[in-house]
Amino acid sequence: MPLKTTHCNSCLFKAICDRTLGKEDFDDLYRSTSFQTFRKGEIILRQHMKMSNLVFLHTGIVKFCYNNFGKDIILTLDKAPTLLGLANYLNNNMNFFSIIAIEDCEGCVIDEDVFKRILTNNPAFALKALNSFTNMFRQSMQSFISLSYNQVQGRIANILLFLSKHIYENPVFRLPLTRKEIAQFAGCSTENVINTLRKFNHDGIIRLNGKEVELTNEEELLLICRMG
Amino acid sequence: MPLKTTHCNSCLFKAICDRTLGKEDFDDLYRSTSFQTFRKGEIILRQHMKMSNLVFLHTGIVKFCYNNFGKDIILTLDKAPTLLGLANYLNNNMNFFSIIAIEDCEGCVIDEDVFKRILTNNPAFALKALNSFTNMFRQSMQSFISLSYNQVQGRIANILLFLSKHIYENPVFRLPLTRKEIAQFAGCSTENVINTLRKFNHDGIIRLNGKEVELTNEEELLLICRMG
DNA sequence: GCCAAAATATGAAATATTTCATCCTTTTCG
DNA sequence: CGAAAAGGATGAAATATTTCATATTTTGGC
Repeated sequence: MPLKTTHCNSCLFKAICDRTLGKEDFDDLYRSTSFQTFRKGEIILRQHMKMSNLVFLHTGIVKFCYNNFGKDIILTLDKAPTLLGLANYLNNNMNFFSIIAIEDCEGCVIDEDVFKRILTNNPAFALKALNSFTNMFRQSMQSFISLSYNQVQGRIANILLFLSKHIYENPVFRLPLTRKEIAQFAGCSTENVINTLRKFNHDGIIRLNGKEVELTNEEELLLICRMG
Repeated sequence: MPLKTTHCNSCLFKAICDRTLGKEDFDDLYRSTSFQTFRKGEIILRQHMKMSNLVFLHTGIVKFCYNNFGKDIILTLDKAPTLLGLANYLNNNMNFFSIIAIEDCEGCVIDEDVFKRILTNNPAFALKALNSFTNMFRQSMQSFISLSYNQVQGRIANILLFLSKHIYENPVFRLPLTRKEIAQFAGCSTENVINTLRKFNHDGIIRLNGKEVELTNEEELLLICRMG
């Protein structure tokens, strides 16, 4: 499997492991992983499935989705490099949300038993892994707070800033979500997203062309986040 | 400190520790704890404060509050027995929300350094502690989903069912929150809470008298949760 | 028991949001 | 390539929600 070997030399997950895991533990982990690619739209971990894997994502962006009676909600987004599946793992191995690729992704699938063995024997590694979980939790809380606090334009401003700051680290980017997905993220109707984005564009707060966005007035966006 | 000694013999936290901690570790923890009472409304852990304690709550109910520019949001509620402060602890010791007593509470305050030492040296204990964190996370997710999904009456139905199932384990209970606090939990105006509760009462779904509530038609409440 | 403050209640007007019907544009796929 | 599907856009009507003004009731402290 040449891809895996090539990647492993420069793998961030390996770097983390190197600092906290002994050679024996890492070799154990290494033998149990398999390099995989996921197409845009593919489900990496499926809600309500008993799972036996974690995935260390090397490249790409994913969405955390919760499905309730046929309707989808986006909890948050995450990008590589990141460890996927820890929250589900801690929830008695039952996935409470799905993780879905929103662009083509590459990652290493890690066997759950091996992961558990290392986690149990290696507190330093466990704390490291937990940090990743805490970050996801904090980010989800931010969305939660925005939902409970703001009206729709505040939530959409929040999402734009989130994409700019946390995902692309650039005021100019291409929206990785459709208007419908933004609506699932903001907890509102698709039409409301379309109108609000066009309003922002009209007011000169953003420059919008299809999926291409530029945040031209971040202060104003921040203000909208705070005020409503 | 006679209270502490009395309690310690029957303490659930001790029971958990006994199964996962050696005597030496537990004695360490024991010496560092102090038994405290918290009045209704008292802040047990304060948002944005650097914290150096966790609290094992013996009796009482608390709210998890996030304050944003003077406005409060309730993330979830929890009741004794439970370990408070783990999420904050994992967030680089910075409290990202406050934990406030909504009725008189008793708990043991645990020194953070001692806790950390044990957590690091004892993976089985760490996993146990994590479970508590995961439950809090899952509950917060439920609120999040309800917010993003439902309209106000769905969210209030959700809160009523949450109180009945998870806090009181009884269809009859006394509301521990004011209408204003329910509004902070449901992400809506106080008036909307009042009107919605009265509507539920009028429709015979609940029986309401001041703060006394009886859920007389849980199926209908569940339906409202699902449908919006 | 009394007072002040907080909580609860009520309705009307203003605002926000969804729903629905319709149309245009882009993407996907045989 | 061309048809079908998906995404995006638009405006009007229906609905949900907040805001505000005001009144009543309950609670906590003295």
